[in-house]
Amino acid sequence: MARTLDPDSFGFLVTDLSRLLRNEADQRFKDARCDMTHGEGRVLAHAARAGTVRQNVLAERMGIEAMTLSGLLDRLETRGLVKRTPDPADRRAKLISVTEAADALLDKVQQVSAGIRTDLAGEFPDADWQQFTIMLKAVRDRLLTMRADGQANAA
Amino acid sequence: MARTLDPDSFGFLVTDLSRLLRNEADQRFKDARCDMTHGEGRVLAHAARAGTVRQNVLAERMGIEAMTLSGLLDRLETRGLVKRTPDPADRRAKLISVTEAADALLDKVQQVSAGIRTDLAGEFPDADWQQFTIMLKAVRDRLLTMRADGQANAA
DNA sequence: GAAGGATAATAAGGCTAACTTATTATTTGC
DNA sequence: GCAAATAATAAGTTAGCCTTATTATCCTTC
Repeated sequence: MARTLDPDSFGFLVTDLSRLLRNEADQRFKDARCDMTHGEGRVLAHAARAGTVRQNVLAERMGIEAMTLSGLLDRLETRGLVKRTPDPADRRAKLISVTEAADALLDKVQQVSAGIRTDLAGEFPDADWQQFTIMLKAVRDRLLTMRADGQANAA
Repeated sequence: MARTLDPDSFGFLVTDLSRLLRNEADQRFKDARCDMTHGEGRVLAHAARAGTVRQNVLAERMGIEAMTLSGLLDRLETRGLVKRTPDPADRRAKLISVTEAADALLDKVQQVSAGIRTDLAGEFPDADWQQFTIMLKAVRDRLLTMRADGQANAA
């Protein structure tokens, strides 16, 4: 039985959610004249929180490859939102920091995403939503661990 | 006041989760010699469940554009996993059905995704996981509704 | 019963985000 | 002091999504 794959199974749900959310965010960012892609926003958010980090550390923390980050940083740097400075402790390495020019943008992004979150969360009891985000975080962290383990084994 | 964007906020969590899950799935699919991308798998899953559907209905149900679906179906049809037949009731339309050749693949996909689900869910109490997937579904459906409403208003 | 607008599929083309592999400069460990 | 590891990046690929425009066919309304 069940030789049909359930399109409501976990994996599909997550990708569905991600795509729909991305569309919704695209629309609202456009409406808010906020010129920023998801990848860029994610980098900016992580970098802002980190203060000053090496690229490789940032990439690992974000769970993406160094090269992917490098490309995203190129765009942000061109727009003056991020600065690359040589790491005095290691001449191969560069330190990333967010510039003040990014402040306004960060604010806007925050407003838009808070708006979406409110619209979505409003449908549900507070406790449910809170539990939901806790689980999201836990599952993500579990996957990050699996990823790190896999790479360690492969090496 | 919080001029830094939280990388653990809802939107980022979802995209993180999606990307990490995709990576994990890619790896396991490769290991299982299962030649199938996520988009293709998703189409197959939805089509298999639907039985025989018009493309436009399938696209709407999946929450993607008609053109996106058309491209994915091209690949699946070339591999003989899916059939397009003219709809007798409307000569513009085509009916999609999954062929028997897809059975084995569907099985494999199901096994792999069940494996991932087990590995992830194993970390958490049953009730928590169950509640989690319920919320995932609810939030996705909410986004689908928002999307549909938005398109209706735009028209 | 024809005209005009909607709808189904798709061709064409663009973008983002991710990947891999290979290169260069540098550091570190032996 | 040399070999192996590491940091960033250049180059090139892929998937998945989008939009716009085209063609064929329906449907409605007068």
